[in-house]
Amino acid sequence: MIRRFRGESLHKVDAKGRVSVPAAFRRVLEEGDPDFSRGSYPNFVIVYGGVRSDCLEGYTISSISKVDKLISKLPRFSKDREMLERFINTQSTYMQLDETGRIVLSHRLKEKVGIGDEAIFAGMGEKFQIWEPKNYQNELNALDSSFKKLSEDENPFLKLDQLQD
Amino acid sequence: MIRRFRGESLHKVDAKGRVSVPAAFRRVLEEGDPDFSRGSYPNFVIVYGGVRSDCLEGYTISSISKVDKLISKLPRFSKDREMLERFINTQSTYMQLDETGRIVLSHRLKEKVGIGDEAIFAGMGEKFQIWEPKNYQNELNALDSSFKKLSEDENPFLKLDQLQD
DNA sequence: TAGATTTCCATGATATCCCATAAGATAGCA
DNA sequence: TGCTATCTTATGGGATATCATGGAAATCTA
Repeated sequence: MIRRFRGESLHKVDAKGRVSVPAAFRRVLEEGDPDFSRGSYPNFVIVYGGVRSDCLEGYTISSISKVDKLISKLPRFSKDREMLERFINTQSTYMQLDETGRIVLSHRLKEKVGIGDEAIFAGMGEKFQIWEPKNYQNELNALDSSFKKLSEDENPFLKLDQLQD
Repeated sequence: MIRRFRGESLHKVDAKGRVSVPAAFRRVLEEGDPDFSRGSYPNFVIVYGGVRSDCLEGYTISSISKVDKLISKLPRFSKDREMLERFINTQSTYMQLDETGRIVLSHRLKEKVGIGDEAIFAGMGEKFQIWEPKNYQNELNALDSSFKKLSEDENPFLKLDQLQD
């Protein structure tokens, strides 16, 4: 089984910016880091730019490579490619879990998404997100209400079955 | 034969949140976990968000993977994909049966659907549901009365055979 | 050398593992 | 057909490991 990021949880951010990454996510990060071996600590990537400017997004090494590969397919020097490279390569950073399964969020990163002394981790399959709790709640509410407004044939759950190959 | 989740049963939830999963369901979970082998204990997924917010829904690994695969076909960063990931990945969690065929429902999960010291398991074919007993009874009653109100050509039993492909 | 960052240790809470038992269910057999 | 032995289930309790988190010491770095 290929493990995916699943679930959501709330964690304290201490004065130094340290946060525990949910234990379940660590397993996914380990599996997703080709250089990981027992006894070491997995590397991964946090993207803070681009589409989602209200949260941070964490990718395993192997899932960010997939994205990188897609970007490489765009014509060199194209506007699109430039933009994606800016958002996904420039505005991102490598991270490493420490011995106790924590990472440290720099002042800059916390500020970027409004994180204070708490953060919510949300699994999103191939990636996960880190949110300031209030913003996260707003996101959920917004999603909920926009879901309720959808007509039957816009419902993504129902569209799923039509994709069936 | 492909086993499906069938039947309903009531189980105690102890102080630690432990509940026995009905023995019949365990067989289905085992068959539905590609990594399962005799001597190990099957993994599966519980979804608590989205459409059904009044009960928990259990999926085998292989049936949730089907869903995951469909979601992965949607464009990364699209609104639809975001919504589905939020409801199906974020608001879900991996589970593993223990040696005695139990799982533990965290405080958060129990609270989400109002479960106290008893829970009802209900088979639903490809998935099963976990309910607080009173809520379950209400659900049954509501279903019953809305069924009675249907006209002949709305009756799903009669529509069934028309779908035949 | 002051402030920031990283490493190392400490602790309470939670989750997991291991063992135990009683009630059913099933099988075997006379 | 009735009786006993065996297995499976549902459930409980205690021991142990893991997790989330905080603080102190060591190391950078500007």
